[in-house]
Amino acid sequence: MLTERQKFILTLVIHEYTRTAAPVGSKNLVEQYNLEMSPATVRNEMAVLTDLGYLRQPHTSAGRVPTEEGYRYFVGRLLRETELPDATRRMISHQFYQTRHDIDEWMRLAASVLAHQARAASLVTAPHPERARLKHLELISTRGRQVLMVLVTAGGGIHQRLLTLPEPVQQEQLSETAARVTQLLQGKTADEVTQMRGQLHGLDEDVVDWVVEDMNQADSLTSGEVYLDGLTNVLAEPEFSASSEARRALRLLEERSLLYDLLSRTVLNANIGGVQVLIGGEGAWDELRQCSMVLARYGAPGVVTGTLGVLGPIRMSYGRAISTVRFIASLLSDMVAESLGD
Amino acid sequence: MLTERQKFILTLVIHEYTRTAAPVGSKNLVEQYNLEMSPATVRNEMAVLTDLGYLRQPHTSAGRVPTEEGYRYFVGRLLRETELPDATRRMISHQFYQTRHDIDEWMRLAASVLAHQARAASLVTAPHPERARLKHLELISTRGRQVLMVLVTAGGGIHQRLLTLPEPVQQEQLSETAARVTQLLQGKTADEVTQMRGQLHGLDEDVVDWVVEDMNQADSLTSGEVYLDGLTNVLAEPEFSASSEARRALRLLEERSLLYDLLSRTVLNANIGGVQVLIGGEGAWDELRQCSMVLARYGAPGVVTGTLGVLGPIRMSYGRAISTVRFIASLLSDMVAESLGD
DNA sequence: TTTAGCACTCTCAATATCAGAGTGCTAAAA
DNA sequence: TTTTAGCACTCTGATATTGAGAGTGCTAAA
Repeated sequence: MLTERQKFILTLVIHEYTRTAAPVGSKNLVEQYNLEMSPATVRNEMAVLTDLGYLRQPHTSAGRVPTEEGYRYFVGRLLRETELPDATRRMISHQFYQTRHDIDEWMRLAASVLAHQARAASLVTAPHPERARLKHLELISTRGRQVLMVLVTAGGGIHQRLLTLPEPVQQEQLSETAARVTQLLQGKTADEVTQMRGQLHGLDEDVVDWVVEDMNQADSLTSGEVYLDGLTNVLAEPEFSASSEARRALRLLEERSLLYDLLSRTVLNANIGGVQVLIGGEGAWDELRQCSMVLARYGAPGVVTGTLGVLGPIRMSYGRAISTVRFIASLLSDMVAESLGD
Repeated sequence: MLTERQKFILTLVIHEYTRTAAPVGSKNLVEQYNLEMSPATVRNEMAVLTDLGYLRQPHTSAGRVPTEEGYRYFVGRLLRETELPDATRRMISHQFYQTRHDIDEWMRLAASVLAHQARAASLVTAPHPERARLKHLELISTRGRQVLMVLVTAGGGIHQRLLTLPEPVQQEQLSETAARVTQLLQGKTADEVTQMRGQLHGLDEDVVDWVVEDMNQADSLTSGEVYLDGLTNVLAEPEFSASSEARRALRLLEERSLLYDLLSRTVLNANIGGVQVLIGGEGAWDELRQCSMVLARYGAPGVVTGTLGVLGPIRMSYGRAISTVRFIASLLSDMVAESLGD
């Protein structure tokens, strides 16, 4: 158990290190923050914190740097959660409500705001149904045997696909089929639809097959866009000027399969509203050894959910990141809820 | 006018420099390529090329580095266009034809293949109608007064938007309205639609207004996604290890407004099938001073077109980049043509 | 016209030096 | 018992020095 003063000093060291990215020494700390104690006292406390594994010295006779353990303690126990300033929140909300009601646009905006506010790279995944349920189906003749199938799922997801029919079909007949199938399958999941095949035949049957295929695809986690922004923010950080570390981290964001793996293993079991903090890859992701992520889910629990978060250097400002992520997540949840109808 | 030998040496210098990223000296060149002449001869020729502005010396008594002018000469006159190996082309085609017929998926795949083949960052913009023409309109009730409007334009573009009506309307009535409006406006551009307002009233009128708004948005160049890939490829290049240069270049790709400006000023007046090469920003784009881009348009001329290309260091392999860009552009053109019906 | 020879230049890596910042310990002060 | 002043010691990072290596341009011979 740390004394109050030790907690205080740990906080200060972390704060100072986030600011300067350089090991922080006792004398410096006392001067910077006008502490009421001598550097020697600070040194003693620092020695204790070092023994406990919360700080470490890059070399004998250098200042102290927070360890990952130190950050975890800080984030878990010392960081008092703050909210974004009222003005900022209003400004951000305003931007969202000004946007056309277009999911795509929301995602982009969310990524952009996250990146700016947290001054880090940001990622946002589109809201994703727990199990896609059909809301509406449309078949649109393009030319000859080509047909564009547009599938709307509950929650507002849209999936399109170009089909080639065995023989040309009039638009009118296509519309009828679409209407019939919509009627029949509305509100059903892919699995439920699969069970009620056999009662169908001809064009309808083929269409239903395609619908199932599309909905299964929609169900798979790896579908859908990931919106990134602010990648250059993380490149600007001094610890990434060596660039090879930066590459590894950015590759994680670029390589969708890696990213999905990460998201599915961490954030999927989190609650809506809860913010998860991943410090230094938590030993599991080598690419993130130099990075931290702050992640949250948003959406309507059990219906559609998405993930969003930021990625920055370990010495990122967790306070700012967490409050931003939390706010944007709740904002997006509201937007989604509203678009579902309320 | 250069002698054949000078052209040959320029080519070799460029080749060697792309390979090693270090200034290339006469002796080294002779050894590497088993030239039938002495280093002194090569030195003399290099001196001529330097006088002509095609090579330069970073410092007295260092090897030679190609200037931008040198690259331009090379790309314009010396580079004999090659095609990707047959096997590679078949493999890539195969990947495309295996994909669901989903524009989104194609774009992603194109970006990915470009990045891999050219070993550079890639960008692909979705095909964009010269002037969007309405193909189909759908109105889908979500709940209460919320209505999802789905608008399909000729060329397969899909735009969605969430509307709030003044009062609840039944799905049935919405479908009727949608069908009516589709009937009326099919094949029309936003401008043409605007001219025929006044003949309408009630819900129809509102819907038409929204359609016009959406189609105008679709017309504006800045709409639509830009697909990026392989950003980490360019970070891996030694000239960007200093990272601040890399940041500037990547910012161009991230900041959509900058990117659109670039694309609109360069590639929009290019022909389909033509590949444009931008070397060192051509003096106009400061962010690209250290970079080159190889760009092309694809699509059906006069109907829908998109842009794609790669971004790499100035010393990228232009041969590989150009042949890849050309191939993918023609492939995407085929895909688009096919999806338009043929 | 080409090439061998040579003096000269410039970079880059390795090495040495040194001020500055920080530490831990001890002993005195509170 | 806790805090602090003092001090010897350590390590880094900036700066300067040096020397090998690579490359050049020029001249004169082939």
